[in-house]
Amino acid sequence: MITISLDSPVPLHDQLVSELRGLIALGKLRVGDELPSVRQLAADLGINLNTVARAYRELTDAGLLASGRGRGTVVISTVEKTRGPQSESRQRLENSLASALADAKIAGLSLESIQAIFIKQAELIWKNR
Amino acid sequence: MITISLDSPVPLHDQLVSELRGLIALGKLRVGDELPSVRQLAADLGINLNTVARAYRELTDAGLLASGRGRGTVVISTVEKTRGPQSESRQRLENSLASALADAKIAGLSLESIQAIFIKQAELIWKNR
DNA sequence: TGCCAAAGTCTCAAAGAATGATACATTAGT
DNA sequence: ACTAATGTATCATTCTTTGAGACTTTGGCA
Repeated sequence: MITISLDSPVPLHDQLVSELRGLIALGKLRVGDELPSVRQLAADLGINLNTVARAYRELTDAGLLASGRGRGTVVISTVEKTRGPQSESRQRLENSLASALADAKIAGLSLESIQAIFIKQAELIWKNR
Repeated sequence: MITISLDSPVPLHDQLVSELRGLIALGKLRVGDELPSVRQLAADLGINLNTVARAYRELTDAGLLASGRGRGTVVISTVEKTRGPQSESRQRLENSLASALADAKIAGLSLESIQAIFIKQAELIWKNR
């Protein structure tokens, strides 16, 4: 269900955070769902337990998960605790979209194919439930 | 013209590469344009010359720039030397879009506002020339 | 022609981040 | 009560990034 790449330049815990946010956004993880234990997921992925723990903690700080010793980790929200004015979220989205689009254009993709990919991904995320 | 953030988690040279790709995609940097020297740009941004040199080298490897001792650095292409089958570019775009959209949804943005931002950014990049 | 200033490149050191190994603390169940 | 399973904390190690400085090449100009 979760895949990470050991030779990516992006840190493992960041990859994990992205994957988990993706699963939440897609509705594959719902409020109340239990996540695998840090040891279990670390073993599955072949990485260290601390790396998983760090990802869980970051999402806990964001208000999406709740963790407790002996109790495990659970999804408690699908909407992030706001970390500033909403314009910041907009700004970050503009930046990541601008960066992704610049990469795509330089890679030689046409505007049409890029729009198609955008629509596909947006539907995947907003369709469910 | 170029701005970077010292307290961002993303490395300075990566920020620089993104900024420069953005300028190329936007048409603000055209084939034949000279870039500032590594010392000049480093001084402007208040960072080390090696960091700028690394960004230039990465874009040189990608086929967008050409550098030479004593000669400076020039834009030689606006389309990247392909680093694999085109499906890889598609795949990377899908991933970054999926990640950006997941973040946006979790941040509480509506689908409509996200579409608006996408269209705005896409027009900025594809409008010119 | 020779020199020099300016350009990119290279080498090495320092600082910081990511990852791992291991021990600790808490909970729930038996 | 005990135990197994959970998240947490601490410390060491490795890797990446960033910086400081020397080296090399180029082009212009006296």
